[in-house]
Amino acid sequence: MQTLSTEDYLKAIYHVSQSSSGAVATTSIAKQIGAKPSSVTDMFKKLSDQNLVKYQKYQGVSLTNEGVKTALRIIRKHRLWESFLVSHLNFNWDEVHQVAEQLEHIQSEKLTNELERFLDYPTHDPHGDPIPNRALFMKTYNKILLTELPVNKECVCVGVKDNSSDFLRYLDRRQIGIGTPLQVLHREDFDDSLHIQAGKSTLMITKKTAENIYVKS
Amino acid sequence: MQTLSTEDYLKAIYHVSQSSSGAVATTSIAKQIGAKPSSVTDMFKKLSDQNLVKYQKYQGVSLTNEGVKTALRIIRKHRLWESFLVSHLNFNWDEVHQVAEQLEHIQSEKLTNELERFLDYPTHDPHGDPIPNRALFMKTYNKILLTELPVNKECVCVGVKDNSSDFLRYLDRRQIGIGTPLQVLHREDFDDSLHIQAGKSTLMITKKTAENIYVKS
DNA sequence: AAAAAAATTTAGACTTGTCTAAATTTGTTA
DNA sequence: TAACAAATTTAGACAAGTCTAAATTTTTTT
Ligand SMILES: [Mn+2]
Ligand SMILES: [Mn+2]
Ligand SMILES: [Mn+2]
Ligand SMILES: [Mn+2]
Repeated sequence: MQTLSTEDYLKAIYHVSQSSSGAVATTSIAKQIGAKPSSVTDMFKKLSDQNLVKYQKYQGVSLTNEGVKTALRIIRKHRLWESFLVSHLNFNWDEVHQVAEQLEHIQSEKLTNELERFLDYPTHDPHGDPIPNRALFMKTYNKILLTELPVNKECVCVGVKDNSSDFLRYLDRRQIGIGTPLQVLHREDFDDSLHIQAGKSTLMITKKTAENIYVKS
Repeated sequence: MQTLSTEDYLKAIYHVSQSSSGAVATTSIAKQIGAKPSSVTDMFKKLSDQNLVKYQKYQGVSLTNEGVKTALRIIRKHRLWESFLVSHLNFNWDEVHQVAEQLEHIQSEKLTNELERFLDYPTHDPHGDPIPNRALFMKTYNKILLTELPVNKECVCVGVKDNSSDFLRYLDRRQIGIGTPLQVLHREDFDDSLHIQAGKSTLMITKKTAENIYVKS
């Protein structure tokens, strides 16, 4: 049985390990969690004692099988709750993270599984991230960044890389969301900006925006 | 902003103060919380420093106005979540307490108020206890214990005093729940047992059972 | 390969919440 | 009312999680 804090660390280690190869460094977790590196070292030792991570001094950590499972159980709850907040409690997709960060720690298998049933077994959360099912298996599809999409190819927005409120509200204003049909009309060589068709309107977005939008064709 | 622990103490103090007059004693809270009296003394001091209780050494505590408000906010969340678990997530009324004990600490006014809206502004939880509204006002009706009901008077079960799983499941087996019409057919002088009409069936219950059932006529 | 920089760990401290054991106060009984 | 019992508080300890400052190791740069 984990504490709130160890759960957040395991989740952070999982996320960092997904977006980079090799062992997870102390400072990367310190940044993610918002703690000092010395605190992270302490926690690495505790997690190592519980066999949730493999830890070698000065060499970072990697999750054990049990560590991965524990992380995925938290992520499953986080994403189910996010889905619930958006689908039934009138939350916007930029408001859910802070609350889900708390709800993900509620301990009750029955609660999690009944919530999943109530939501009709969603496969993705409001940000397009896959929700692990009861067996902790995630359905992932081939998504690419909008920057990698060939000109004129039709596609659909299926996710975002940056989950910040700022970015999500910016997309709201541009009327881009999960499911919005997108098409690159023209790529400007000078500054890599894109002219795109988004739903029924055409607009211009910067490279920085495009590399935070996942699409599927 | 309170911690999980201080919130549980405030709630416990509120409940004990409701069911007895005068200041709340250290041991009564120790029993309720499941902690040692010395721990309770420590917490009384902390709560006193925050002006949530009035505390005099050896004389127990009483909640300040701010303390009452904080307690009611937790109770509001606890009962709303209990209602949600029963009405939408297939929980039985004897299973909700342990989970609500966790959910009551989630901090998000929007979440609480949207949950209340989603549930269509319920006034009572699955155990018949009143749910404080947004202004922390509770609608209470005149309820009496089944032991106090005159013979042959028709009434309806509106609540339970004992919230233990054992008692609630016992009531399930007897097909007595919130809303069940009840009537005392005969009071046995010898052992104070009652012959009652419960819905369509007649059955016998002990005094102990009767004094844990609230009814309204 | 040595020096400098960056990353990481250790040492020691603090907070919150808890405990046991001992001391103190209050209440009750003879 | 003096002795005893019960309730309460104090003193001192511990675990979890965090921090700062100093020491150590690794990595990068000259
Ligand atoms: Mn969290
Ligand atoms: Mn998400
Ligand atoms: Mn609680
Ligand atoms: Mn209840």
